[in-house]
Amino acid sequence: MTVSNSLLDDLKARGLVAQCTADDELAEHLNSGSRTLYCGFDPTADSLHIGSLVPLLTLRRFQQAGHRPLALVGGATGLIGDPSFKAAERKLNTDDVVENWVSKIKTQVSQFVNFDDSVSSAKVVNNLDWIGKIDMITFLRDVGKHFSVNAMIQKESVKQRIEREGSGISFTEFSYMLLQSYDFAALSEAEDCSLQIGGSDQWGNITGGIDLTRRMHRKQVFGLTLPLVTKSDGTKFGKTESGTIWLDPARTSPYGFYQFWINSADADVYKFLRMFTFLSVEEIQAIEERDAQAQGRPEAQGILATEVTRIVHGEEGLVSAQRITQALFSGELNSLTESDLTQLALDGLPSFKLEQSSASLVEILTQTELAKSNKMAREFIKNNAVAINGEKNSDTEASLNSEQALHGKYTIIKRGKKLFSLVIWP
RNA sequence: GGGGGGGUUCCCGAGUGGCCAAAGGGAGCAGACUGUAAAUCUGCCGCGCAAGCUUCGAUGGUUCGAAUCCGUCCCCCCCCA
Repeated sequence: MTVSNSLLDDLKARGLVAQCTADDELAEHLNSGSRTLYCGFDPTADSLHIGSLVPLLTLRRFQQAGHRPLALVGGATGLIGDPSFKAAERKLNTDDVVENWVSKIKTQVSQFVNFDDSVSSAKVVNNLDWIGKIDMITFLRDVGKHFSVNAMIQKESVKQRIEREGSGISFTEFSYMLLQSYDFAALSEAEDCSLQIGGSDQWGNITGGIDLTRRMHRKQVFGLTLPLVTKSDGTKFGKTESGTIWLDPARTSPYGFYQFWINSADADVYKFLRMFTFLSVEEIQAIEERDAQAQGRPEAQGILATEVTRIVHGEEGLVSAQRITQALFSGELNSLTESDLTQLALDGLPSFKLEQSSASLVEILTQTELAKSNKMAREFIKNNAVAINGEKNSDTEASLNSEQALHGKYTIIKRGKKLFSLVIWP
């Protein structure tokens, strides 16, 4: 792999640069050799979610350009909690919980970068390995001394916590910045790391690290932040009515993941293609132009869903997601074989095992959680919003049994335009 | 410590003794239209098939009847010190 001299330009063209330090010098730095960079991921759950995808993919972009990515999992910082732009103090997690999350997130993070023994081979590190060792007096003398509390309380990221009545910030969370700053300084020594990337909310922490590294080790290091992903309609990116979109297939199935992307708004989809896929900006431009010419449904959403699902869930995850999508949205439910249906359940189509061999439609809707009360269930049925194996049914008194089921075993219930549940009869 | 204003159904916000399951807006959901989009229009939006039941910070009263009145308690905001 050769060191690309157009990496920064590409990132900018993709809208992936929110802020960076010493623009020209950073470009020069990246152009003049293979560099080591890092991005931190704190374990706040047993999986990362879609919000961490941009930094993860950006690490990969750097690697593809010939640089060496370090994925830092915050075994230490995860025990403290980053206060940046958080409205309130959070509760501490116990160390065994965090330890468990660390190991899961290490695995997860590893999927996104390559470990190939080359100069740019990735590495996963845990800041507990160095922060855990340092004793308090050393920390206060060697690290703490370089920080001015006067400057720290000026940081935008903690300002509201300091100024607002009723919220406040504990010393613990206030110290977070010192730990993250120390990470950068430590990595600059141990791994010759010279660049930290992160979400734009990390700017304060990153510049803290840059200053500390200069003061402790007289080294110039760089920082770059990625923009917060926004949606044109102003709603929060990465959430749906059914909750957060996780990277772990046990939390969000590849099908659910694929569906998330395919539902992207036209106004966002080309931006998402630039941010979340490795298609070149020229290719994306071409897609946009083609869609603009064509009548009807744009192809961008399908491409986006395909690309991102493949990156996160691999070819197999993609195939299963597409298989379900194809089956459910083509309307050809009756043509599915028994093994197709079995596969759909395994592939992550929401399914529900019934105990009894017949049940009213209302009952089934509530049990499968397609309706949250009997009343709503009847409402949906009356509104003609429910289909059984692809056939609309508006009879609130309808009941189902295993004999009408596909292959005597499965019934696919659809509520609204895109919510499905697979009922499995005993 | 003193004075004032508040806590209403997912959110904002009306309601100050019966007509209140509670105006209006937003969000959400469904239908039509479409492209599993946007915009628009229509309907739903505490639970219950229904009779009815449970809600208006908590709790105890007054009353035939309370979100609305009284007592106590909890929480939030503002001003003065």
